[in-house]
Amino acid sequence: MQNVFAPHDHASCTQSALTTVERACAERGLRLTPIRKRTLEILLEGHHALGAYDVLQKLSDDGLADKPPMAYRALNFLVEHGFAHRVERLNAYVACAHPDADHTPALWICSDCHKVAETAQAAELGQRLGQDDGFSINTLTIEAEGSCQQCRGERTND
Amino acid sequence: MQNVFAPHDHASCTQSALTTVERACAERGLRLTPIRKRTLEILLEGHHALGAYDVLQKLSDDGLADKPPMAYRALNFLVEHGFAHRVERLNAYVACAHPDADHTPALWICSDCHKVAETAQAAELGQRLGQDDGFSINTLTIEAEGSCQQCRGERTND
DNA sequence: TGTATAAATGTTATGTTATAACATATCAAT
DNA sequence: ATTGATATGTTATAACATAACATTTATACA
Repeated sequence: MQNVFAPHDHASCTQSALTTVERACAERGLRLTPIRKRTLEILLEGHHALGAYDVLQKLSDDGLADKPPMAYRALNFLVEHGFAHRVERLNAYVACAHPDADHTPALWICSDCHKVAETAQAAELGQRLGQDDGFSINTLTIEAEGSCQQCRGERTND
Repeated sequence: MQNVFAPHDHASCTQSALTTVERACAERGLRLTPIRKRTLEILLEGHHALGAYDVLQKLSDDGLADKPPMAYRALNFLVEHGFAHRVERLNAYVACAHPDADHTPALWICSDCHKVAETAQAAELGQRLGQDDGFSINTLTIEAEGSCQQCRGERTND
C-alpha cells in the first residue's frame, strides 16, 4: 500500500511521481501540457480522491481552465495513461502511486481519513475469478471502503 | 454466474427471485410496497443494469411514481436489503441473482450484450487482499467489464 | 377505537457529475 | 509554409442524485 496511510515524506513522494510521469511521457511521446501537469500536481497534493469539479476549481484558481470539459479532458488523459485512477465509488480521481507499471489496482478508501491507497496485485486475481465462466475481462474495478490501520489505531501484524 | 449470459427460462428465473424476496421481506418484517415490488419486477425483466431514471420512467408509465426521489428510495431499499445491487461503473442497478444469501458479489458486465452477471465468492478474497496492510473492509466493490463467453462465441473449458 | 408514532410516499427545488458538438489554436513533420 | 493531428476554448445540456419539508398510511398499544 506504499505507506499512503502512514506518515511519510510526502514532498519526495510527490516529486518522484511527477518525475516518473514526466519521463514516461517523454518516452511514449505524450504531451504533458500545463493543464495536464497541473492536474496531476493537484491530485498529488494529497492521497485523497478529488472530484472533477474540485480539480476544476483549482485549475481555475491558477487561470489554467474554467470549464468542465477542460478538467475532464486532463483527468481522462491521466487515467488513460495510467497516471491517475478513477475511483468509481466516489466519482473521483486519485494520482497513481506507481505510474511506471502497467497495472490493475485495487483501491482502498479509508472512510475515516478519506485517503485512498492502492495495491497492484489485483489483475490475475480477477482473471482467476472470471475464468471458470469464460468471461474475458477488459477492465477490472476493485475498490474497498473501510478503515485503515492508522485510523483504527490497531495492529494486525505484531 | 447462474447462466445469466446463457439462454435460460427467464420467467421462472424472475418468479423465483420475486418469491424469494417476498419471503425474505415477510421473515424480516420488511414492507415490499407496490413501488418497491414493481421496481424489483422492472429490474428482473432482464439481466441488464437500469439507471434510476430508466426505472422511474417505467414506474411513471404504471402510475406508481413520477419523481426522482421515489425511484431512488425504492432502489435504495432493494440495495440495502440485498435484493438488488448498484453497479458503480454504470451508475445503474441490477436485480440480485440470489437474494437469499448475504453476500459481496463480483459483477460481470458484458460490453457486448450489456447483461450483468454476478458471482458470490468475492468477500473472503477482498479480506485476504487487505489483510497484509491491516485494512478493515466495510464494503467491497468488484466489477469486471469485458465480454461473456456467449458473445465471444468461444469456449474456454472444452 | 382512538391516538401516538414510525414508516413510506409526495413534492419542490436544487446540487452534482459528465459529455455532445463545434470553434479555435497550437504542435510536429515534411 | 503547409498540412494534419492534437489540444484547448466555449456553449449548452444531459444524466445522476439528494436535501428538505409536507402529507399519507401502517402499526402498535392504551
